[in-house]
Amino acid sequence: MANATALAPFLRKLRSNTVISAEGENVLGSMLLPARTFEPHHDVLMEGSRPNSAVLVVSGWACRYKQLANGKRQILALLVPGDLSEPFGALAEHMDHSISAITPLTVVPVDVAKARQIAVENVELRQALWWDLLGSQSILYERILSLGRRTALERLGHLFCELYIRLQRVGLVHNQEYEMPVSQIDLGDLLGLSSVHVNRSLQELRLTGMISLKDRRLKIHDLAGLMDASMFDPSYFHHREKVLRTKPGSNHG
Amino acid sequence: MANATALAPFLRKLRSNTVISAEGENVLGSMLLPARTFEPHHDVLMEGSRPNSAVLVVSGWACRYKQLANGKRQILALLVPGDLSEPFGALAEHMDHSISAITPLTVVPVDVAKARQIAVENVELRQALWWDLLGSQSILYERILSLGRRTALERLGHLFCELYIRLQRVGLVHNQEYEMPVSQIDLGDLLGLSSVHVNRSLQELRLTGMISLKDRRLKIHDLAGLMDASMFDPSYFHHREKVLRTKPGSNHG
DNA sequence: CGGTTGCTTGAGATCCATCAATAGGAGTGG
DNA sequence: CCACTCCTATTGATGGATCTCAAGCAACCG
Repeated sequence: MANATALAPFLRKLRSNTVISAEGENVLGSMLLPARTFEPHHDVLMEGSRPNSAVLVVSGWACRYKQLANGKRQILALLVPGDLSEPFGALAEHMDHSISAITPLTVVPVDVAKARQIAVENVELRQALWWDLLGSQSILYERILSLGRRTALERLGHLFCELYIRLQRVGLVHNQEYEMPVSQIDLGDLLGLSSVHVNRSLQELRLTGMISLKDRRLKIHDLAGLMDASMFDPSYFHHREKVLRTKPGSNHG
Repeated sequence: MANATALAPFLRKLRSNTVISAEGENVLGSMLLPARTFEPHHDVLMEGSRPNSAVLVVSGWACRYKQLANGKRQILALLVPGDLSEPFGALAEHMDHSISAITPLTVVPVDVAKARQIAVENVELRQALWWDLLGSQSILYERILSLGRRTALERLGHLFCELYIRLQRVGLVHNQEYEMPVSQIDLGDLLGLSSVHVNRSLQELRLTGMISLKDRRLKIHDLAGLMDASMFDPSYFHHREKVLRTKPGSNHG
């Protein structure tokens, strides 16, 4: 896979907030290694292993997860196209969590030495990478807030709003609709629920008319209403300009 | 307050894993601004505000928190002496959460321009700061795991183990005992529980004999047992050497 | 076609929240 | 020193959100 296509979603995300020059684009391209692919449920990186490269998601979805001794699993974060696992090449000696593929997945490993060098030498890129890192940290904070204080229904609604924004800025939302290839089991592991309860909550959410979800495709009919119901405040993405395009006059309350 | 004392716990934490030269110590000192103090329940930084400096906790405890529209509050992270809110001076334009004092608190604001400069120019400190940042991220991951998949009892036990390690490396654990000045209400907001249930779970935990908690002072009688019961694995702190000193022969299982 | 995976539904159990009331300590002002 | 308030810890009773167990069904696949 050519560097240009591998970099496309990542660049698109960065450019949703910052200007990246053509030179910066080339510099970023120079840290990319040959692409790799993974099947669903296969690990990209395993907890305890010594990683030697970060990964940039090119296509497909992945997740970070941890597992308890009693077998319970918790997904820590979703990785969608354009997400870079370690923006500054800052790797611990041992992974403290695993990364695995949710869908068929293409990633580009990133030369961490190069990534570190870039962060030191290039002001433009350093700032863009910090914005990216701050964004993923904010998402972690919101996940904590959801797990601790939101109901099942609110957690689902909030997640769908979050993904709406994240996917829109890499061009994966069309007509208020996007691919949502996460199984109900994985949704449970992400939101701290059982898959049974995810199932029932999804039905309830569909009944409100705010969303449709069928064949792993999600359509949001009333974004403003969904944001309201799940107490979603998009400001945590730290976008300078409005990425969000809310239909005026949508009914909610 | 002199820079030397202000820096002491932070340096002690960094040195629990890395060598920091005398010169590095001076460089770190150069980013410190005059100390400020806060009373319990008062905000150090408020969500939505434009921060102009990071803060380093010198004495007392603080927390990051978010609040939902319906009034529910979630503590995202505890900040104890030696914790630096933004190790690289990477501040968003607006705070996406608040920071407030739990106890009487002394913090030293950090000149973010200096912090950024240090991170670019000084290899030794850059690496130490990355280790620190990775550590706080790991703690976030564990918090997510607790909130999503651990029971109330396990969450409490895990928290006490985590604090044991964090406080030990800044010298605040003596004789298996440390100050735990977090009210049961705040423990609830931290662990995603009601304060009533925190109260009952604490009683249950005391009944096991593994801990005592009285007058905001926690004593751990059986660290190995507590780690076991709460599925605590200290490797997520990424320490090169064992910070942990477990009494051999303690009974658990 | 048998096996696997994911979705759906029902019934019952459990963990935890909520509501409500009491009590103690710390601070404040008279 | 007392009255008052505020905050926190504690306890009881009740209800609810969510889990677990169990079963059936559809889709996919070698």
